[in-house]
Amino acid sequence: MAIVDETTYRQPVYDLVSQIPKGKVMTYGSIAIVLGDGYTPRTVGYVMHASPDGVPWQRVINSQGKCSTGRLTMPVNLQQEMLEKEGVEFSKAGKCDLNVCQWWPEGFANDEELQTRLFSE
DNA sequence: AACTTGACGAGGG
DNA sequence: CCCCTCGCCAAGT
Repeated sequence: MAIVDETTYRQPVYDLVSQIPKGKVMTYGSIAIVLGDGYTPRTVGYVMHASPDGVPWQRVINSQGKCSTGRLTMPVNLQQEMLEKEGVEFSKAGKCDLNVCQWWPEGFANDEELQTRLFSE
């Protein structure tokens, strides 16, 4: 039988991140928007730092289009390098164009009006 | 149970 | 472009 433990909160995050296609990325804030209800960029980040194997954590970056993982166990360059291998282009400043590489699940769009609507519901 | 921390985000200087 | 402040909420101490 399935062991439903305290990972209930984190599972939806890993599930969503696992759906991000190769060569695309999402921001912590976007994930919080999609999951809604109790999720914030802060907590999404907290969940991601403990992501298990199999989750493409490198496809999650901050809203500035930069990698923020340098603070813990790995050099920040590694994440960017992994994304570049997948086809994501970064500027010299280490930023990628979110208008090009950001991905949204079905039912969502990379559209300001939709995001505004989500917030106001 | 209270306090602190943190793969964040927006706004201001 | 860099730095700081505040809001956010789960987890760790």
